[in-house]
Amino acid sequence: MSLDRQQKRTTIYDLAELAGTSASAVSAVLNGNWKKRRISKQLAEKITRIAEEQGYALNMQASLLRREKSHIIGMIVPKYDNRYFGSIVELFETMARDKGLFPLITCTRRDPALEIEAARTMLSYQVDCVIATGATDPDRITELCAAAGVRTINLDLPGKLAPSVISDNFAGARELTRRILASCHQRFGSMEPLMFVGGRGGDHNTMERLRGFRQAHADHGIHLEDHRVIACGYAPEKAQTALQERSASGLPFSRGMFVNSTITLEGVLRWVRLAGPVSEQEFAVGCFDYDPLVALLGDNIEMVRQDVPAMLARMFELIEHGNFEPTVSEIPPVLR
Amino acid sequence: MSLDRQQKRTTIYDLAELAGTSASAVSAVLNGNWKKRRISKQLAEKITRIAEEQGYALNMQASLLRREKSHIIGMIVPKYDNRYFGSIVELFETMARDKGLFPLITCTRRDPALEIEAARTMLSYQVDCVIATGATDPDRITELCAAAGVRTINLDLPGKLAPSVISDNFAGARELTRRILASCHQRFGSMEPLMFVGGRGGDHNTMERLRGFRQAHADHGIHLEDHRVIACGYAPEKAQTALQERSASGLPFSRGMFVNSTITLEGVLRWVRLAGPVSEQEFAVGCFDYDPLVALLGDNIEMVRQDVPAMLARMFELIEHGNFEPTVSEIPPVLR
DNA sequence: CGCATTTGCTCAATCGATGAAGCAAGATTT
DNA sequence: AAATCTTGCTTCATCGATTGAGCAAATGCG
Repeated sequence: MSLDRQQKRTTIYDLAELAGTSASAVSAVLNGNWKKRRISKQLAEKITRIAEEQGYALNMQASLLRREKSHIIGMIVPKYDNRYFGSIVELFETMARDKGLFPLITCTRRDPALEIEAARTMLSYQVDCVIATGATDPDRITELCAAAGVRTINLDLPGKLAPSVISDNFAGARELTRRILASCHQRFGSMEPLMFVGGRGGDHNTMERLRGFRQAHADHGIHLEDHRVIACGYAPEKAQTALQERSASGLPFSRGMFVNSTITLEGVLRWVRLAGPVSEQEFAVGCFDYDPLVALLGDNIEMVRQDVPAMLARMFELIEHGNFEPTVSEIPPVLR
Repeated sequence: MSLDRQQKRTTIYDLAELAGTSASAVSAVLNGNWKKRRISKQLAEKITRIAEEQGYALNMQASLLRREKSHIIGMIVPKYDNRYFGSIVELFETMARDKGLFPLITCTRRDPALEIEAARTMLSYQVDCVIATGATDPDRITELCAAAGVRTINLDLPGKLAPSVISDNFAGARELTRRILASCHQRFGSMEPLMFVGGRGGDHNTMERLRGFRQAHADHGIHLEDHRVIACGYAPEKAQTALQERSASGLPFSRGMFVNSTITLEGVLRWVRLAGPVSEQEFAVGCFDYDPLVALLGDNIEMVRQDVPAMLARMFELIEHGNFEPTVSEIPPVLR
C-alpha cells in the first residue's frame, strides 16, 4: 500500500515564522475570530495573504482534537442502488453543508454487523450526531452512540430509542393499493385481490404498508387471502425466486401487484419476462418507490414517491431543536 | 444548532487509571502492537477487557494527528442519481475498507466550485489520496492535491496530470452504434443515420463516444450530418429542451438514437412522450449506460454497462503500485 | 556470585490548532 | 502626572494517542 509521500505540510507555525508573528495570531486570523482576539487588520491581511501564497490547509485532525464539537454529522445508508437512497444521500450532503456541518456517509449494504462497525467508526471520528437510515437494528446503533454521548436519529425505518422520521407508509400504501385496484377494474374489468411482493415481514415499513394494503382491500370489500402476501426481502433475486416458487405451488395469481420497492420491482419484472403467466401488459403493478425512468417506461406501473426533501427537512429540524424524544414523524409520500 | 452533549469520552488515560498502568501501555495494547512493545499477555488482556467494559472508542483525531499516514482515501463523485455512480461508490467503499482504508465520499453535483472546495476539505482531513470521479476539472484537483503532497487518480473522466481509469468509450460507442443501426435495419428496414443526444462537447468521454459513433456510421458507409449530434449536457431537462427546439427547427429526425447516459435518457423519453414525432415503439434507442430496470422495461433500448468492478480494481492497482504517471487505462465496457 | 541480556513496563516529547491568561505600549481620564 | 483603560499582541497549557528513550526487575551465563 503506497499512498505516498507528503513533504511536511505547511502549519500555522510555518506561517507564523514567515509573518514574523505567533502561531496563536495565525490561528485566530485563519479561523475567523481575529476581531474577538484583537488582532489588527494589517496583521490579519498579511497572514491571510501568506497563507494563500503557501497554499495552507488547516489540519482538521488537530483542530477537531482541540474543539468540543466536531460539526461532523454521520449517516449510515443501506444501499446506493436506487433513486430513493441516492436522493437521500445527495440532499443530506447539501443540507448538512448548508448548515455548516460536515457529512460523513457510510453504506452498509444491509449488513447488520457492518452497521454496528460503521457506527463505531463514526464515533471514533467524533461525529456530533448519527443518522441511521433504513437500519436493520436502529436501536442498537442508538445505544452504542448514546454510550458515547452522541445522539442519533432514525430515518426511513423507525426505532424505539431515538426520534424517527419515516414515510406515512399506511396512507401511502392504502392509496397506492386503491389505485392498482382501480386500474385492474378499468383494464381487466375485475377487482380480484392483489399480490404484495417484497419487504421483510418484521420491518416496520413493510408491516405498515401491509396494513394499508389490507385496509384498501377491506375498503372495497375484497377478501384478501394470506397467501397473496410474499414478504420475501427486498433483493431482486429473492423476489424472482419467490414468485417462481409460488408459480410452481399452484396457488392463484392476480394480475395486480403491489411491489415494495424499485429494487424488488427488478426481480418481479424479471420473473414476468421469464416465467410470468401472462405478458407484462396484462399486469397492473404499483410500486412503493419512485424512479423516473420506470415512471416513463412502465405504462402500467403506478408509483409512490417518498418525500425526501420533507423528510430531511424534518430531520434537521429535530436536530436543531435538540429533540431527543423517541417520537415518530410520518411524512406523507407523493403519489403520481 | 444543538448537536448536544457528551459527558467526557473515555480516553486511554482513564483506562490506564482503571487498569493501574500507563497510557502508553494502553495505547500499545489497543492498537495491536503490544508484542512489539513487549507488553505481557496478561496486561494486554486486562486492558482489552476494561476497554470493552468501558465502551472505549479511539479518538481518531488524536490518533491521526500523531500518525504520518491517515489511511483515509477520498472520493469525489458528481451525482448519486444513477446506477453507474451508485455502484462506483458502493464498490469503492467496500474495496477501500477491505484494504484497510477509510473511504470519505463527497458528492459535488457537477459543480466545479464545489469540486475544488471538496478537494480542499479532503486535504484538511489529511486524506492520503483523492479519487476524482467524473470531475469537470480533474487537473485542477490534481494540482491542488499535489501541492499538499497528496496524489490523485481520475476515474470515469481522464485528466492530464494524474493516472486515469476510464471506459473504452470509443469501442463501446462504436459497438453500441452498430447495434442500434442493426436494430433500425431489422425493425424499420432502413439504415438512416442516428442521432446522438447528451453529454458535453468538451468532455473526453463524449468526444470519444462521438468518435465511435461516427466510426460505426463510416463502417456502414452511412453519411452522418453534423446536425444529428446534440451534445446538450447530461441533465434530462436539457435533453428534453434540446429535442424540443430541434423539433421546432424542422431538421430531420431519425428513429435511431444514441443516448449518452440514463440520466439523459430520462429527458429523451419525456420528450418522446410529450412531443415525439412517433410513438416510443417506433424508436430504436441505445444508451451508453446501464440500468437494470430500463434493461427490463425498455424493449427497444440497447444498453452498454461500464465495467465498474474492473475499473475500480485497476484504480486500486495503481494506488498499490504507487503509479504516478498520467497514463490512461481504458476498461472495455460490457454490452448486453 | 557477578555481569550481560531480556522482559515489561513508564516517561515525556510530540503531532497542529486553540484560547485563557498575561503583558507591554499607547491612549484616555482625572 | 498618576491612574486606568484599550489595543495588539505572545506565552503556554491543552486536546488524546503515539513512540523513542530509559529504567528496574527478572533471567541467563560463565
